[in-house]
Amino acid sequence: MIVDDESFEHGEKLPLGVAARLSRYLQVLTQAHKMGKTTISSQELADYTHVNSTQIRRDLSGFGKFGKRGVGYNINSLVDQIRKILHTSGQHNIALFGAGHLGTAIASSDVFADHGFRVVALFDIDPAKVGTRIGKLTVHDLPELLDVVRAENVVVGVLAVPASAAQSLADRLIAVGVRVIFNYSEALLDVPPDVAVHASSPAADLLYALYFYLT
Amino acid sequence: MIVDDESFEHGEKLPLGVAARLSRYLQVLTQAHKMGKTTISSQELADYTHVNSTQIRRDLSGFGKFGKRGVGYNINSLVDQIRKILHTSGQHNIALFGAGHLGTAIASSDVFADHGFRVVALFDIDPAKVGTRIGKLTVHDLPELLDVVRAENVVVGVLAVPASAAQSLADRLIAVGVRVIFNYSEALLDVPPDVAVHASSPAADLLYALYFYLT
DNA sequence: TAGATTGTTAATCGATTAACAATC
DNA sequence: TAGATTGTTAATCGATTAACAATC
Repeated sequence: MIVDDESFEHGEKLPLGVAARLSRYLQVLTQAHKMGKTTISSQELADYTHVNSTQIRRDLSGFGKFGKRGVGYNINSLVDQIRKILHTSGQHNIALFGAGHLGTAIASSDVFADHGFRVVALFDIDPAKVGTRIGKLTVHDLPELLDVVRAENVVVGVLAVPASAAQSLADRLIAVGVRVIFNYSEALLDVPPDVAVHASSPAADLLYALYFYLT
Repeated sequence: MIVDDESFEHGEKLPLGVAARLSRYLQVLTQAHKMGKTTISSQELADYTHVNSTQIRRDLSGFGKFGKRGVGYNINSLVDQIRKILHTSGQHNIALFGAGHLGTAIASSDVFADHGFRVVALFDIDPAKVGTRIGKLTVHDLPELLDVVRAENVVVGVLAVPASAAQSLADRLIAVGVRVIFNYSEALLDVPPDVAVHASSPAADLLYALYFYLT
C-alpha cells in the first residue's frame, strides 16, 4: 500500500510550522474580509504575513486546489477551508480574568469574536467591581469559577491580571479542567505538560522587528 | 582565507529564525530575573519558550560559551550577551497612539520598559483627553506629532486605536520618519517596503494553541 | 489573446533531534 | 566522586526559494 506523504488530507496532526502559518493566514484573511476584500492573491497574503508567497501556495495546495489561476483565492471560502483544516470551525468559550484596563479592552474588542471565540465570563477579585457590568458581561467573583466553567463549557482562560495573581489563578483554572491558558501577565507560569500556555510578548516582538531596522 | 561559516561573531545579519528565538529567550530571561532567579538551564528555557533545549544551546554556542556545565546560564550575563548580539542594548523611544483602555493599559505596564523601550509620548484625538495625564504622560494632540518625534527621537509607533484611524496614523508616522510600527488595531496597514509593521495576533495565537489541544 | 496568478518541481538551506563526551 | 548540564556532532526533516508550465 502506498501512503501519500505529500498530503495531510487523511493525516491527523499537522507539522507545527504549518499550523502556525495557517493561523496567521486566517488572521489576515479575517481582517481583509472586514475591509471589504473578496479575493486575495498569495503575493498580497505574503506582504501582510511576511511569509513567502510560494510557501503560502505550497501550504494551501497540500489540502486542495483552493485558488483560481490569474485571480487568487476567494477569501470567504479560504477561511472556511482553513478552519476545517485546523478543526476550529466551532465556537470556543473564554473566561477572562481581570477587569482592569487590559481586561476591559479585551472584553470590548472583537479580535476574539472574529475567530470563533466568545468571552462568556469576566472575573475580578475587587469587591467594588464584582456585580457591575462591563460591556455585555457581569463581573463575577472568583468562588463562582467552577460553576461558570462547567455551565459555560469554558475551554480557554485569559489572564489579564497582575503578575502576583497569575500563578494561583492558573492553578485554579487547571484544577477545574481548563487546558489552554493565555497569559498577558509578566509572570512565568509553571503548569503540567498537558496544559498549553501562550504568553503575550509585544516587547520581544518589537525587539525582533527593531533588529532588522537597526542592521 | 578561510571563513568560519558556523559562527556569526563577525557576520552582520542573523538568520530570521535565530533573531526571533533570541528575542523570545530575552523575554523569558527578563521574566525569570524579575521572579528572583539568577540561573537557568537550557531545559527550563525550553519549557517556557517551547523551543527545543538542544536548539537553545546551539543558538547560544554560536556566539560564545555562555553557560556553565552542570549549572546552566547566568541570567543577567545572558541577557547582556543577547542584547549585544541583537544590537538592542540601548534605549528606544516609543510614541503611543490612543488613550483608551488598551492605550492606558500599555502606558501603565512595564513590558516595554523591561526591554529598553520607553513610552515618551501618548496621543489621542479626543479633545476631552488632550492635556490630561495618564500615568507619567500628558496626552498630546495629533498636530504635535512631528515636533514630538523629532524632540524625543521616536523610533517606534504603537497604534492602540480603532481600525478606522489606523491607516491615516500610519501614513503620518511614516511621513515623519518612523520605520517600525506596532499595530494593535484590526486594520491591515499598507506601508512601503522599508517600513516594518508588526501586528498583534492574540486570536491567531489562540487558534494555534487550540489546534494542538483539539487533536 | 494577453496578463496574472496558481500549483508544482527540484535544489538548497536552516531547524530539529538524539546522542554523548567534556566538565562544572 | 556522582550528578547535572553544557557544547558539539551527525543524521534527518521541514522550510525556503527560483523557476515555470498550466490555466483562469
